[in-house]
Order: sequence, then structure tokens, then C-alpha cells
Amino acid sequence: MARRPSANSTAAWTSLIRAQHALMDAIEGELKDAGFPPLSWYDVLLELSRAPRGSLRPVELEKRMLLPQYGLSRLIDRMVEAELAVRTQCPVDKRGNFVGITETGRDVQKKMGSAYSAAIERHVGSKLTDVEAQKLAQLLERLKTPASVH
Amino acid sequence: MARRPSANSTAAWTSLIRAQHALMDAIEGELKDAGFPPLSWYDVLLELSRAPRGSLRPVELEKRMLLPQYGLSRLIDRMVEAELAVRTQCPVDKRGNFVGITETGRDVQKKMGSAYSAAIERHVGSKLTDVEAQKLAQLLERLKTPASVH
DNA sequence: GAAGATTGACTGTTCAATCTTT
DNA sequence: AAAGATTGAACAGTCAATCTTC
Repeated sequence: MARRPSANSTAAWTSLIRAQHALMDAIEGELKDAGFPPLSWYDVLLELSRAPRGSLRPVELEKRMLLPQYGLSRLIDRMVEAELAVRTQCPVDKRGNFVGITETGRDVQKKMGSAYSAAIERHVGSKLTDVEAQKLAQLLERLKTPASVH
Repeated sequence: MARRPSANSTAAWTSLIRAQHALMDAIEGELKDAGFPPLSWYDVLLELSRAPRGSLRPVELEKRMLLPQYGLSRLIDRMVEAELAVRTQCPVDKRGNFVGITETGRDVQKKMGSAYSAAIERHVGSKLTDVEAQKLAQLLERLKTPASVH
């Protein structure tokens, strides 16, 4: 149908890109300055810390993560290298590994989680009322519904 | 200061990341499938096409671009390689180059602009009313204001 | 010395190809 | 053949160092 986008649709898209970038830079920058690893690492640590026995298969991780991580193998490699995660074999299906969180990993997840929360409060919570934040989340959720095929 | 982020702030942040990613993947994917270069190229082409005589200094480009492009030198190199842009010397200040758009570049900008508009309509315009899109843009703009130092 | 810009080295991402197990 | 995962090669992004001109 190639209807022309309204000025408001375009403005929403532009603002979305700019706001996401500005906030991501600010929040990830704060965490980095505090000595924490990138947010993609946090995503993995958070999902692992919530999983039963602290481990998941890579394919499960991919599905759950906030930041879509194509190169998950290498990300896990780096986290294993840093001793935040370990790899183990899956006994029942030898195709699938498990990735587990270490004690160090749990520790980093907790500390980083606090810093992350503080950063979200500073960069989001302090600028919007609770009702506005809720409204924003609702509008953004609507955008994620698949587009029609026309 | 270090107030706990409300659930709504966190939800807004999470939705922001996810919606931006989902839409960016969808929109950039459509353009790519249609044979167009990345959106970062489009940003450069758009700014150049709007500039007087179709050229700008790299530093000006950096300021205007939608997608913050740290490695602008190399991006311009690739566009020059693809014959969408040219480099020229600035006669009055020899530190500064100019980056100019070629005729091919103008052509690509126009065609890509149409496809981009259609994609925005499909992925944003079709999911929100005009009023909702406007509201969303307003809320996102509020997020870009600098955080307090506390 | 400061501004505009590029370069080199490093890190991270992407895509296709591959390998193993089911 | 399909699913789960890894690897290699190409590509892009980042940071500090550098170079030139002002």
C-alpha cells in the first residue's frame, strides 16, 4: 500500500533511534566507568542466574536475551575466559552444551544489577512520571507486533 | 539518588531496547533485501543532499547524523569507493575536507528514501494512530534531556 | 596548543560454511 | 534432513595516537 508515512510516524521513528542511542551510551558508559563489562554480558548473567541450577543451553539463552546476540558462541567464550561462566556437556543430548554461571558470575551479576538499576532510574525514572513510563512501554510494545504483509 | 527504579521505568527501558532492535532489524532488512546500502549510508546521503552545493565537512556531518558515526572517515571511504560521494579540498581551511554527493548518490538517496518511507509506514505508521505516534515521539524526546548529576 | 581529520591496532559483529547429533 | 552449535573470513566499530593546519 505504500501509503506515505505521516510526519508523526517518521518523528516517532527518529526519536526512537536517537533516544535509544543516547540512553544506551549514557547507561552503558556509566557501567563501563564503574568497571563493569558490557550489557550483553549482563544479559547472559541475568538469564543464567534465573535459570534452574544456573545453567541453560545456548539456544535457550538466545531466545531470552534482551540484546539479540548473533555471535553467542564467542560471547560465551569471552565470559568463560573471564571465569564468569562455564561450559558443560548435556548428558541427554550431545548436540547441546550447557552454559553455567560461576560464583564469580553471580557476584558480578548482583553488583552490576544494582548499578544498572541506578542508571535506569537516573536516565529514565527521573525524567518520566510512573504513568508516563507505563504509557511509553505500552506504545513501544505495540510497535513490536509483526507488520502486515501488504 | 539511587532511588530504586520503578517497575515502569525498567519496563520502559526494556521495551525501548526491544522495540528499537525489532524495528531496526525489520526496516534495515527490507532495505537490504531491496538492494540498498545500510541506513548509516542513507543518513550521510540525506544530509549531503540537503546541504548547499551537496557538500559538507565531515565534522558537520557528524553533528547532524541520526546514527552517531564515530568512524566517519572509513564510512566516507566506502561511499567514495561506491561512487556515491567524493572528497574535495576546502580552499579556505586546508584542515577541512569537503564530502560531496555524486549524481549517483542523489539517485540512490531518492530511491532509498522512498523505500525507507514505505518501511516506516509499514512498521510504525500502521501500528499506531497519528496521535499515538505523536505522543510516543514526545515521551522519547523527554528521555533525551541530560540526566541530573545527583 | 587546539581543531579537523586520518590511521593502526584491537575488539566485536555478521554471514556462510561446517560439524555433530538427532 | 533438521537442530544445535562452532568456525573462518570479511566487515564494521572503538580507542588512542598521529598528522596537518590554524
